[in-house]
Amino acid sequence: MNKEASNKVYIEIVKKIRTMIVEDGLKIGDKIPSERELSERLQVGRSSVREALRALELLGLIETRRGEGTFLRDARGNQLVQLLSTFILQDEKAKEDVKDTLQFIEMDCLRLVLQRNNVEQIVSFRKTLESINVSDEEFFLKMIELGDNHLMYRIWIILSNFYRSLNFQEEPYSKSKYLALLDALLLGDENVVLDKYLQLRKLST
Amino acid sequence: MNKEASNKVYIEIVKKIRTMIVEDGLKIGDKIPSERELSERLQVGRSSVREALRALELLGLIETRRGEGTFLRDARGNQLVQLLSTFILQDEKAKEDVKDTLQFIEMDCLRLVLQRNNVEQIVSFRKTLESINVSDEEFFLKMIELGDNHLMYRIWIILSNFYRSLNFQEEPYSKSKYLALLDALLLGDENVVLDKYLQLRKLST
DNA sequence: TATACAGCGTGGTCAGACCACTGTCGGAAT
DNA sequence: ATTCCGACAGTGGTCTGACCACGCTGTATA
Repeated sequence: MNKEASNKVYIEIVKKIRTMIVEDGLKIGDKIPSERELSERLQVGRSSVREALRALELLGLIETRRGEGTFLRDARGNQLVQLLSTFILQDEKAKEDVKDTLQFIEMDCLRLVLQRNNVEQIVSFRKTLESINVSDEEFFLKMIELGDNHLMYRIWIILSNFYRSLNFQEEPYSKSKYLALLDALLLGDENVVLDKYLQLRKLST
Repeated sequence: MNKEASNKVYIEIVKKIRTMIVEDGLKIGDKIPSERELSERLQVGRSSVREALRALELLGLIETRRGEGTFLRDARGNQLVQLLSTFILQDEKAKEDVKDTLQFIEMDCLRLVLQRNNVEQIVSFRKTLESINVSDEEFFLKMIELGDNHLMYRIWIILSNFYRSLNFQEEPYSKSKYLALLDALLLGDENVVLDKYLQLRKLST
């Protein structure tokens, strides 16, 4: 009982791998030790190491390449999304939930942008948008960056990948509505911002 | 190239397990076949089966009990939460993000409740709340139920577990503010609802 | 009848083997 | 000297068999 962490070797391995990553200052894209080396360094069987790695892989935190090695990954949409989408989304209601939730999250992001009130960057981004085209994904990634909330970022990434994997109809691209949304953000009125968002998403006139 | 799913046996196993669950109509708490039986039925090595199961376990979708078996799990806060919290939440800013995001989600849930406008259930719940005490968690679980969005439910579960694991100060329990929030919901004015929520969370006077 | 024990099935772990794939390094051909 | 190609070492992917620890259950015993 003294050792709370007695059970689940592979969980311990996951923690040690994390410690290793932090201590060695490994960054995204870096290679982590091979399975055999980890097995030796941690004094556990290779199969246990693999169980830990497979779990991390499914979470999207690492990426394994046969013949090359295992690498830290820029955790975004991944196996987890695919998996959850098949496990969770088994009916049409669930799909609607994804759509609704994604839109709630996007509106929350816009509220965050309003809170931060980083006028300069919004103006800068507006100029960029005038000169070149950006995809819907790029637009909201920018919004989330302006909102400066990493957790919200991760949630949005997952949900938007969910959404795309569900094959809803893809709305046509309309730059003017994005510009209008940015203008509303500069105005600073939440209701106007949300109204512009809903227009963008074709949810109101 | 015809077989897209060629690589990653353990991913295939995960999918097959899911199929098995659906076809056999297994429910939460039910036992799934043993590792050895799965190994035989799917014609793969037991270690591959284990890799798939460990991944599912880390996701919180199953629960393994030594000497008993493997069971479908009521997927709520779990290893995934613990793990992500150590992987992601490495600075104070991240903790603030959790707090902010959780509150955004909760407000979104309240907006959903407003949309559904299920007056009867709100009134019913209000009477319950008058007679007995409910925890903050129970209160918002009810709100999410009224919002009727399972995905939002899952997100909230994860975030609230995150939040609790971060050891923020626990605000005192104040039943009157919960009642006021319910009354606002019955009124149907979003601004009033959100105002009451912020009072509940001590974010405004 | 009530208790204790042995056996069986389960997950947990390890070691070793083999395969497929990748990058490299040196030798051979040009 | 340069280019090309094949052997080789390292890596992940998978399978097998073995043993342990634990929980349950049925039976034999007190």
